[in-house]
Parts: sequence; structure tokens; C-alpha cells
Amino acid sequence: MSQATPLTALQFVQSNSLPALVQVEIEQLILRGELAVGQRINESELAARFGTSRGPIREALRALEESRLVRSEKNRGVFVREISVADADEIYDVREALDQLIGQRVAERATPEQLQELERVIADMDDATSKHDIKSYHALNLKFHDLLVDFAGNARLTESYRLLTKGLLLFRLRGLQDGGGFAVSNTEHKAVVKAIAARDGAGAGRLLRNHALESRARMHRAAARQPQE
Amino acid sequence: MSQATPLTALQFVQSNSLPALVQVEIEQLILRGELAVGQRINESELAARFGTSRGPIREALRALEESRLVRSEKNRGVFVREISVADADEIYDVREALDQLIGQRVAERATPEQLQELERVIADMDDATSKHDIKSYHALNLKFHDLLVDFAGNARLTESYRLLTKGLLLFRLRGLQDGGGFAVSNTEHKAVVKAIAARDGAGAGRLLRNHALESRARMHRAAARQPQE
DNA sequence: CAACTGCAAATTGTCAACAATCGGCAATTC
DNA sequence: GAATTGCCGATTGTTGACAATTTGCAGTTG
Repeated sequence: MSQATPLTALQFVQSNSLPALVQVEIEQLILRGELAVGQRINESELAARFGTSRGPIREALRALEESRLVRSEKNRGVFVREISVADADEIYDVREALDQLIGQRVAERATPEQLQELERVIADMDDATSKHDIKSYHALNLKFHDLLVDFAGNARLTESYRLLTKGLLLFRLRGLQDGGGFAVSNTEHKAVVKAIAARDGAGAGRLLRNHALESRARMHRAAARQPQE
Repeated sequence: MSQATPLTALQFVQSNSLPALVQVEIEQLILRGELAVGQRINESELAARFGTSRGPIREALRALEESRLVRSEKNRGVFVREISVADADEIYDVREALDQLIGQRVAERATPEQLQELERVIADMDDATSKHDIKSYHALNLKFHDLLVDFAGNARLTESYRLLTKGLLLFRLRGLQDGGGFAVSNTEHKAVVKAIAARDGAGAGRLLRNHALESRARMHRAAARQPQE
């Protein structure tokens, strides 16, 4: 699913409707922080920015509301969703369960090529760590977990997982996620991949769940350090 | 969350926008089977039916698309989503993981009142079974699992779970879910509640996961009996 | 008679205008 | 001078109209 399928321009125009395009565009705006958390979204402004009328914008916003990236107040507008530590905790509860499933399934079905790809990303993360390149590390970390859920080979699982973690991304924008510990985090990644390589489903599941658990703990430490609630 | 909060008419009008209302209305239409699985949805027709213009309808459909109840093809319209046995299997994979989490959490935090409520629903299901009232049994079964996820006390979990099982409801409309076995199913319910009452989190989790597993098996038997793929 | 071409009706995609509502500011009152 | 009221600009909610696209059908052609 994250495999970039090369589309011809024709296929692209045929399959993507304006609201769908606008939707991912707004999503990027939010996830990159250009639309601040909690901020009201002005429909006319976005319409002007994308060169459309307000109709497609509204459709896109309604979809984003369903996917929990924005909330809407009647007659007042839609706002970029805010997320509290308690919210993040709820997400982590579910994420831990899904990560366990992911680890188990990937261990059972990953191909050698996929295993290699995971190892390559881990190596890149080591690189980023030694260069203190936090931004790269974070992108690679996302990619790593994205690959994992992809390799689990269950579209619904992928969908549920992505929806969930998107909420966490929102949280990161508040600067509250992953309070350091990059090296530690990557050590955990390595343990997971090792279990996958050994086809140890139960072990990989347990380790990946534990990784999520540790990630949650790192979030809590960061939140305690920088209490902005 | 499923606790019916009584709203005054004023609050109702203030909080619910037309697209949101239309959305649940269309959802009901689909889940009750009035809009057949796979069928194309005519926007103008719905607009006339609800006495609105097409704008709100389109917004609602976009939200339903995000929640996977419909799919949309550009310039052709939106269709009620179809679901295959393979799709249902994917859903069950995730559901099993979530059910385990639900069982565990409920065992840890259910109040005596909540426990009683669960037992009451189970008794009602026994009633329905002895009366061979399949319809009531099914509604009660839904209610039972709805209560469980509610009592788990995690809004995100509830949301993920409901989204997932909504897809399964779509499947049931094809007459492929739960090939008999009501009595057996309720026996499993009783075991789960027993573990909850004993505050046995691990046990309740295991039992509820197993219940989902058995439910999946029942689905497969029904699908094998009535192959319409 | 099969296959292709070109219309025509139906339907979706998009827009721009109008109505309803909200939030803030100034005028008024006590 | 503080509180309240009434207005005004800005923004959302909804609509009806128009443009673009699809699809089935009839007519034509080989």
C-alpha cells in the first residue's frame, strides 16, 4: 500500500477527484504543522489557496473529521484537533495490541527481501543517530513502522494502525513525543528484526509490543519535562 | 459513549449539522440493507428523500467513504461497499487482537453495576435462544459486545473497534455471518463474564479473543454452506 | 449480423450567490 | 465606569445552476 505505484498522468486524473486531492493536501498542511494544532481552518482561504471553490474543501474537511484529524463546531468552523497526554495514552493502549499482532504476523511471513529492507532502514537510523540528525531519524523511524505494518499483509490492520498513529503524529507537533533515546529505540528495533529473522512470531510480537510500551514511556518523560497542558 | 445522553431539542439543533444527520441516516439505510451491498447511491434521489440539496449529501458520503462503508469512483458515483470472505478474515485478525485487549481491560475495571448489565444481556440471549428468536439474539449480541468495548473505558479503542465491526455488519447483510451456534456462542459469553467477575484480566482477554476466533469459524462454515462469491 | 460510431439522457463535479449565524465593537444605560 | 444592547463585518451553511463525464441506445457500416 505504501509501495509507490507509478501512475501515469492519465490514471492519476481519472482516479483522483478534487476533494480527495485537497484532502491529502490539507492533511500534509496539518501534519507539517503549517496549520497549527487547535487553529481554526478558514474555508475560503483554503479554497483560494488551492484554486477551487469551497465545495471540495468542505468535502475534504468532512473526511478529515471522520479520520479524527479535525473537529467541527457548527457555525463556527473546523479546527485542527488537539490531543492531550490522556488521549495519547489511549492511543498507545490500542497501538500496543496492534504492534504485537504486527510483529507476530511479519515474523511469520516476511520475505528475505523485506527483511533486508528493514535492516537497511535500521542501519540508516544508526547513521542518523551518530550524526545527531533527529529529523532524519524520525522520518526513518516512521518508515520502519510503516514497512512493518505493510509487511504484516493485512490491509485492515494497516488502515487501523495508520489511523491510530496519525493521531500520535498530531501529538508530536506539540514537541511532546520521543524524549530522546534514539539509540535505545533503535536497539529495540534490532531485537524485533532479529526475532523476525528467526521466524519467532511470539517473540517478535512481544518485542514490538514492548517497543511501543517504551515509546509511550519516552513520551511521558518528555511530557513531564515540558508540561504545557 | 453509547450511553444515550438525553439532549434537548435546542442542544440537538445546535450541535448537529445537516451533513452529520444525513450521514447517520444513510448509515442506517446501508446497515439495514435498504441500500443493497454493491449498489450505486444516487445523490439527487437521496437529496430529494431528505429534503436537502446535494451538497450535504455529498459531504456525508465523503465521511462514509472515510469510514469505509462506501467506496467512490470518480464520475461514476459512490457505491455501498462489498466485503469478501478474505476481507472479513482481515477484519477478524484485528478484531481478535482488540477483543483480547477489551477483555483484559474490562476485567480490570468493570463496576458491579456493569457486570450486572452484562449478565442481564446474557440472560436475555438465553431467552432469545429458547424462543429461536434469531433477530433478537443478534441485536443482543451486538449490544453485549458494544457494552464490553464501552466498559473498557478507552474512547480510541471503542472507535477503532466500532469502525472495524461495522465492516462485519456489512458482511452479515450477505447472510454470511454466524451460521447458527447461538447456544454455543452464549456459553462463550458466560465464560468471559465469569472471568471478568473473577477479575482475571488475562483469562478474560484470552476467552474473548477465543470467542472472536470461534465467531470467525462460524462465519467460515456459513460461507462454505452458502458460497455466493 | 457483428461491431463500431455518435448522439442523448442521466448523473456527477464544481461553482458562485444567497441565507443564517457568530464574535467583536461601539453606543447606550444605569 | 461597568454592564448591557444592538449593529456590522466575517464566516459558515445551503442552495440551485451550469459544466463535464459516463452510459445505454440507435443508427450505420462493413
